[in-house]
Amino acid sequence: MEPRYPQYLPDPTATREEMEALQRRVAEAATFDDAFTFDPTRVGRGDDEQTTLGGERGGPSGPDAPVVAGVDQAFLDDAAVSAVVCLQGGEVVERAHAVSELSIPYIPGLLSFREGGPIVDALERVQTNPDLLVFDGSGRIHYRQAGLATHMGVVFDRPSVGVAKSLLCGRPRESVDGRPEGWRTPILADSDVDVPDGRVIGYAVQSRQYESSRKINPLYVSPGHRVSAETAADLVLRCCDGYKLPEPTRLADQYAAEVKAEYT
DNA sequence: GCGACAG
DNA sequence: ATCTTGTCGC
Repeated sequence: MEPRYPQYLPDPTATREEMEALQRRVAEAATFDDAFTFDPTRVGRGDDEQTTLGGERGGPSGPDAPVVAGVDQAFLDDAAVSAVVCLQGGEVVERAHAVSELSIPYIPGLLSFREGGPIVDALERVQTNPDLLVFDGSGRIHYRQAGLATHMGVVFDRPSVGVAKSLLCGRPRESVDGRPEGWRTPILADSDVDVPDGRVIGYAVQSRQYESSRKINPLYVSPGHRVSAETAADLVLRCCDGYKLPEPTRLADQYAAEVKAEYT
């Protein structure tokens, strides 16, 4: 892959004001509606009954299933290990990684300026052309609607979604505690977000839940680029396979840890 | 000053 | 993110 709009590449040497200004431009360039050509119902392993019963799901003769790339990182002293795992129909078709120097610390709201460059390094080594990019972090659920998933999605002009394990800003429409698997509720913009209060900017998604007692927290899914909040939630659930994290992200996390181990 | 804050 | 074993509950 190659950045299609390098003017949006995150510059770690920029001042805080410049970083925030770029994020506002990224948000303006972003599309929070569905604007892709792949078939969302064919993402993931696709072992759910409605699409398999009729047998219309593309087999050897049908069109290829969409390629979904998961991106995650692991950290060394002064470097980041960025890993990308591409899946097609639940099968790994490619893995790529990069080890990059880190320049700035983690600052809430400016994550893409710390991790964006390293992630671009890894994505540039990917030979496949992913239909969808799944990031570990927020997309539209961000103060300026320009979280990591949105920023990267715009730089590569590729459909993307953000999957965070905790909420950066906004508020769930209702309590998210102890919900059943498959449940979801909208995340509404609050005063911390650059949009009218109450707008849906993402979803809390219960990707996994124990049958009793102990509770698992939901995932916070939001549009990165070219994907709506509703579709982002659908796509992430389709990518889940028995674990809290969707497979693309979970496998990228594993891969990043493997690479890190070799450098330790 | 206080609170809140992805990875 | 990272430092890390056991342990709770089915």
